Amino acid sequence: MDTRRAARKTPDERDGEIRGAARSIALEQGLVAVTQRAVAARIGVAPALVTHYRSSMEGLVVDTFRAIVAAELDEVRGATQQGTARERLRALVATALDPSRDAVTAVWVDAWSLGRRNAALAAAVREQADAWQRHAEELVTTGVAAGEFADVEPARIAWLLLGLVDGLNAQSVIHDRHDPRRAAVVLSAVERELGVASGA
Amino acid sequence: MDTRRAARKTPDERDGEIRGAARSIALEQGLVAVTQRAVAARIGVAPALVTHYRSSMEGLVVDTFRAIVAAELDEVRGATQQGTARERLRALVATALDPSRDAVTAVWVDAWSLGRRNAALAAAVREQADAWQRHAEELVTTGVAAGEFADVEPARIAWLLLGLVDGLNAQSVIHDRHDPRRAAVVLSAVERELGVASGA
DNA sequence: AGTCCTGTTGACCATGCGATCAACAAAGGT
DNA sequence: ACCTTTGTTGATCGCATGGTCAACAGGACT
Repeated sequence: MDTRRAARKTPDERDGEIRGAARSIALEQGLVAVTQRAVAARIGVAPALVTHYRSSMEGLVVDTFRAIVAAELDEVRGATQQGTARERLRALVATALDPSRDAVTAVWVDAWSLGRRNAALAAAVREQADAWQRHAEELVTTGVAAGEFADVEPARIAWLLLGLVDGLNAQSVIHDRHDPRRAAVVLSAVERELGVASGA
Repeated sequence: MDTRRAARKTPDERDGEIRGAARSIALEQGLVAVTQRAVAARIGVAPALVTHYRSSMEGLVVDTFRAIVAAELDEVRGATQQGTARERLRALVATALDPSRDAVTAVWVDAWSLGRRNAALAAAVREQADAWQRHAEELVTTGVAAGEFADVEPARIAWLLLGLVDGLNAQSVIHDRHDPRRAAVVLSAVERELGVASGA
């Protein structure tokens, strides 16, 4: 137990620390573990200070979810910005199903569960899910425009793709088994819908 | 507040009441709401009595999850026991995605989340997921044997099917939107994999 | 009617949560 | 060197969780 008084920092700095601590706690132990005391302990500060910066813990949880998930989507955007539409699709699936992303999946699952008791979180979940949906739709749309994919309804394919990714990821969090064939299953199904022959 | 003392009942009867209360609470407010006090209040009994019958609350939560989900699978089994393999497949998808099943989906989602902190629950989740997997596999296997489906790997298709159902259901719990096209998306993808022309 | 078994309860305890607020103290400006 | 600002804290509250245990009392049996 460190009884020393914490050094004074600027509000921006402290706020950043709090967000960072919340983020790493969420990734390590789930969104449920993002608690006033846990965050305070991690940055060596009195619990009351967390309340002082974030008037409501619910809000911090929402922000943390949003930060983690938005960062993930940004990563995916980065991984899918070049190549043919089909290559980009494969990159998206590979990134989304990457086992190193388990922590993020767990955050999604917690958010689905917590969202039923935290309206703001539920809204954030919808918002982020929609952002994913838009990204996937765009990818399909450009592929169709480029003639790489059959003339399908992009929204429909995005739905299929994300539903499948979410479902398989959720299962793998519990099963702790990451069969590499998962990606193949997703790709095969999606590519078939897109009228693309499934290859190696 | 009813201050009357609860009537004496036989252990079996009381145990049944407790299980039943836990079950309806889980369906109405989620697995997270299955708490000593909530269960006791619902059957008009002192909280201590719940502990007296179920030494650990974790155990009651696990049993409740298992009961709800197993009942669901039984229902699905009932709905898919006659007709051609393709009809049975369609019945499975229709039942699994039925909006009236939202409560059960919420229970699944809570279990995924809670399972990370409750090892016994995680085991039950795996066990029930495997039971679903087996059922879906059998359905595909018989379809393949009957020549209705292409010669595919049943496990793979079951994987696709259940992943998709889980993912779409989880999303609909948050979005509270039940687009009837969901079933069409699932069927289209699965039937394509099975080499069956997708029809009305 | 009395006895005894056992289902049931109230009174607790320890722990964890979010939140409040007066009081402290570290830095920077004068 | 003093003062003022403000980042920080301790103490505490209210509430909820699971769990324990001695004591109560309903009801069947004698």
